[in-house]
Amino acid sequence: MSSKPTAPTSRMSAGDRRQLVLDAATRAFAHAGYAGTSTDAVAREAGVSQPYVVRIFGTKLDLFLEVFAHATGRIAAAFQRVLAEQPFDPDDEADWERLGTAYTELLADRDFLLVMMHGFSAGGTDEIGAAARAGMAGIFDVIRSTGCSDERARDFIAQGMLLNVMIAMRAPEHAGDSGSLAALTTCAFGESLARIAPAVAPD
Amino acid sequence: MSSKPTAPTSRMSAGDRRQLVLDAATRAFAHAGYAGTSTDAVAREAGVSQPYVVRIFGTKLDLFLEVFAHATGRIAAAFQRVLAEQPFDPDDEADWERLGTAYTELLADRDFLLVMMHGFSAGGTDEIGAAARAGMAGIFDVIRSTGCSDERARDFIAQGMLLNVMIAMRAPEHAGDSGSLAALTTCAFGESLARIAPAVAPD
DNA sequence: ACGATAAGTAATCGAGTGATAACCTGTCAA
DNA sequence: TTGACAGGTTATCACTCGATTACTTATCGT
Repeated sequence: MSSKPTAPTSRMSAGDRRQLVLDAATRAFAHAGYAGTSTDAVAREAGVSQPYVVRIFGTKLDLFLEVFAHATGRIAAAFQRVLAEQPFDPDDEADWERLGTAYTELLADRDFLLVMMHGFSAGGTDEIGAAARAGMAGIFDVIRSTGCSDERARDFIAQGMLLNVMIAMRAPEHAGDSGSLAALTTCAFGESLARIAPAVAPD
Repeated sequence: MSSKPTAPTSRMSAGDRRQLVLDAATRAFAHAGYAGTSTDAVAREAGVSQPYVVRIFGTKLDLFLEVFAHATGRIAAAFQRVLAEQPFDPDDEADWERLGTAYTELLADRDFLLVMMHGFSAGGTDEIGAAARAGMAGIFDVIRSTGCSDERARDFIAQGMLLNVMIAMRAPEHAGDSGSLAALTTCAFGESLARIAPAVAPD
């Protein structure tokens, strides 16, 4: 949880402030999930008062849904960007490697992945569950738009889910604690592990 | 959340009552996670008073840790049982199929999977994170004990994580809502989808 | 200059929350 | 039969939560 970047807290346009609170909420929810994060924690992270957070977004649930949709949207957009950059051949392993790298690059912003993960887990709450299914379906569709088989897309997403889980349980930071955890970590993250090291070190 | 099976709530030995509360806690935590579940909700599910739940387990956190450890233990044990039943050849796809089926059979007890999932997501809480890493490492070790490569074990676990996520977001119940979600669901669960249908229908 | 609108806060509320303390009561050994 | 311990509950506390209300003040068009 980084410290709030707003030192003087001057007046701000509604749109700017909204975005600032949204970013703060992403950090806060990433840390402790929907149920585990208070609107006051979001407010403190954003450097505003708690009632103001509620007023901007109406409800804690509405705020989370917006944060979650933004997170999954970013994942899908990152994939789409890679696919647009150059032609993608679903039978070329190197192309899949590129796509996987796009995902691990998002690991630098662990918060988006963590928010996504928390949204998935909180699927027991109806509205969050609906958002989660929509987000997952959207990502699946982006992958499938390469023309690959459903199974191939499924496998790719499954690897992503494992990465999410590993990140959520802070495996990279604690890989040294257990030999088998270290093996799984290096094996899951591959060469990307070094890249996320800076995001991993202090916490 | 099934209704409590204890109608008359007669006296019971400490051990029996403890187990009963533990089972109730599994159902409760499966539904809303660690932060989202109150000790009172557990108590109501178990048919006892809230202070008694606290007294048996000391702390809500201690209770969750025990529930979580039990859940991951069951997963690992289920795999181990399959491996012990008959010799396992890591190069034989049919054997992996058997192992995968062992996992989807656990889907009938969605609660264990959901608890595991929630524990992973709650890794931000230090003690839960440590338990989550230990649980994951344990499962990884069981898979690796087949003599397969780390990559093969990783892929197998990744598929499991996808199933967890799909279950958590109630994808099987809502597969009809979206074509791509249906595709991903049938593709992820395969023929096991029919088997979990009974556990899926009413909720 | 000024007044209206928009940005933001302080105060507060009612409903949970996890935990503690004090108390009650079946059951069983002697 | 009785008394003591184990299995349980009721009452309550200090606190946190999301949300509402009413208030303040910066900013900007005229």
